[in-house]
Amino acid sequence: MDKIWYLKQLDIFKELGPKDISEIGVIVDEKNVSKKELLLEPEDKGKVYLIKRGQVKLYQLTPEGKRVISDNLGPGSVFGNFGGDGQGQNFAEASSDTFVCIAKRDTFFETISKKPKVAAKLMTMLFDQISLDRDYITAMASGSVLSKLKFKLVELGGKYGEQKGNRVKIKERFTHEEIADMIGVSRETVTKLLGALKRKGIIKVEGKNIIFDKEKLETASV
DNA sequence: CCATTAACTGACT
DNA sequence: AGTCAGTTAATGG
Repeated sequence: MDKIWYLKQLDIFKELGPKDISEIGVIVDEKNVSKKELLLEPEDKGKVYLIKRGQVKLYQLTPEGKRVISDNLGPGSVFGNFGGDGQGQNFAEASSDTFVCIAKRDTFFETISKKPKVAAKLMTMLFDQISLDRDYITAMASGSVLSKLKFKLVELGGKYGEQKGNRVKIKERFTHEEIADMIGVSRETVTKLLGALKRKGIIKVEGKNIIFDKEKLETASV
């Protein structure tokens, strides 16, 4: 990733003993943030955030000032703004009440670099993330709004879903507005398209969960 | 055309 | 009171 650097589901820490963890845990700060509170701004450099509890949205601002959500991280995730010089507009906001630990980036890296295995693991994770991002860019750049939405639903299904064969159920709750911000379209368009997909029987909404057949969705039109 | 903006509405919390 | 989903009229590229 360009300016922002983060990891998901830190099984990376599984390779570390308690001693190392406490070393990394040279935590400079711990913080409770309530929903909607801003955790990280572009100017906020040199820190590593570790999510203990809650959810954090990462987002950027387009030149027009529109917000684009790039990720939604849960407990165990690490993120931070490791910028070069001034460019890039990366923010992090609590999606729910959240508890984070904050450590110094340098300390974190120093500890990591003494552990080749962990460093290798870290690289693997970063490369995986990069290739995911490439798929993502392709889908976002080339597709219609419908294909972006389908792509995002499948992605959300993979990340927050429960799968039985082709049947996918997104467990987490997302508002139309959030989905819209993830794929860079208006909320009304998401409402309309989801409505159309629902009417066609391609997706189903059960309470707060979206359910769909992966095959059917991927080949669906409206 | 297709999507966006803006505005309004009813439902829900 | 604030959030969310669903609609519509007007606008724009």
